[in-house]
Amino acid sequence: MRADAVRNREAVLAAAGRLFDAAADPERVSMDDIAAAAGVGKGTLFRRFGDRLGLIRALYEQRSVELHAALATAPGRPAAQRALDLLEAMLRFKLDNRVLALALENAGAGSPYRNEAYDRWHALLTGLVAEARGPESADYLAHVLLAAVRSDLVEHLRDRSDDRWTAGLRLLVRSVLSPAEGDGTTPIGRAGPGASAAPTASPEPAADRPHTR
Amino acid sequence: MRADAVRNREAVLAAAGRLFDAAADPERVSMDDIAAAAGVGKGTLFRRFGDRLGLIRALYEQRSVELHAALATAPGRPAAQRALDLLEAMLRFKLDNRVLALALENAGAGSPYRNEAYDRWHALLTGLVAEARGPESADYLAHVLLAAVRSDLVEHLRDRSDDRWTAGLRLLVRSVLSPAEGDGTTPIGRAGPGASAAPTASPEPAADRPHTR
DNA sequence: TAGGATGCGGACCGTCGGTCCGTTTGAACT
DNA sequence: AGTTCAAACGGACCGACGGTCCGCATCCTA
Repeated sequence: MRADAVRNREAVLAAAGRLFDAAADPERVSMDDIAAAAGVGKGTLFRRFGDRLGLIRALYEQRSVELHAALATAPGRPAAQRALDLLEAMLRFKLDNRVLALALENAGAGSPYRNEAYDRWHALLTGLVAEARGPESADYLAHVLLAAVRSDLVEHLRDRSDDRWTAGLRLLVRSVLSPAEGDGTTPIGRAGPGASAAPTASPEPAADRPHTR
Repeated sequence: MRADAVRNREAVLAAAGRLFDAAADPERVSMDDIAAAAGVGKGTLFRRFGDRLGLIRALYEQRSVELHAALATAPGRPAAQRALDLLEAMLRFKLDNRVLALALENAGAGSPYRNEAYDRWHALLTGLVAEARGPESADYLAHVLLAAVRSDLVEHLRDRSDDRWTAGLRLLVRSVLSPAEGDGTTPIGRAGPGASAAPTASPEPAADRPHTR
């Protein structure tokens, strides 16, 4: 890569980072804005990053180095603890990089799920869920745990105190990552043994009639 | 409202419905498309519905009548069961109205949460969560449950069998809506003393301290 | 230092959501 | 029926955006 190309790449990433940090809404940061702020032609942006999503992804990768550290703290700890660490790290990242994270989740052709990074986190979490509570529906539960720290939800609950966030996350992870009880066909109402507040079962499944598709 | 206005309103909703049902991606249905398909000027669209979001909302309201039925099935059943019913109804709705649901969740100024309908569901679910497991973090857990059936997640897992969906949802609701155990301060890894499966209960109210805002 | 490849910039394009305004139409009143 | 006017209509128009194109400048190699 030519020297000026490297220089410009840096300039663009820096400018984009600044603009996203300052913006209230990712959609208010246009490619023209970024080009102008970087002191670079628009063509250069697209030549280097392909399209808007490419630029956002590059910026995300650059900033998420710290996030990957959470992955490294692996060894002997219980799966549930590791899952909680991971989710808390993601939460913190999304609080610190609000607009960028929002941009990434919205920019992908409509879906946050068409994203290599997501797949990595999801695979990791799926493993932890399976380890903690068994393989049944582990992948779906992993999706749900990740959805619990989706950018726009974080944004929606932004003014919450850290304590409240941590408490909610902790409760969630503890609930979901407790080993499965029962056989999956028991009506939901009954919780574990000794649950006093649990409503006594009043069957009526009515749940799974095959719905139209 | 004038007669022609009524007629046109219907025509627009019908056309929009058809177009969204046929489209693969909500963004591929433009306001011009809808106006043309309805045999109506563009100005009419905007005069009647304000903006794109308004039109989508109107269409959503029209189609979600059935959904509200799920709300009516209230009385004596356990909270967890009612929550599951609600989530399954939402899932079914989003499978049947894929593109429209996606449109609604994306169209809101960036956020699916800036939406009156969402608030209603969330309030209802929060109540159920509190009833089933206590008030602690109930509102956050309700958000998470709703996130478990978000349109784009549903879209991502679209090819799943109905059985798998139901199983996952059931497991999730059962986990999250079991009465709270533990005291919320114990590190997750350690379940109760010697508890390998179900942690022993140990209340701890301490639920809703006034959080910072 | 000459040549070719790489990169650059910004005018340009198609599309989209939304606005404007001259024209038409429905209906209330005589 | 005729008069009147608020309401509604429609489509040309606008500004903004993401993305493309291509003549020109810049860097690297021999």
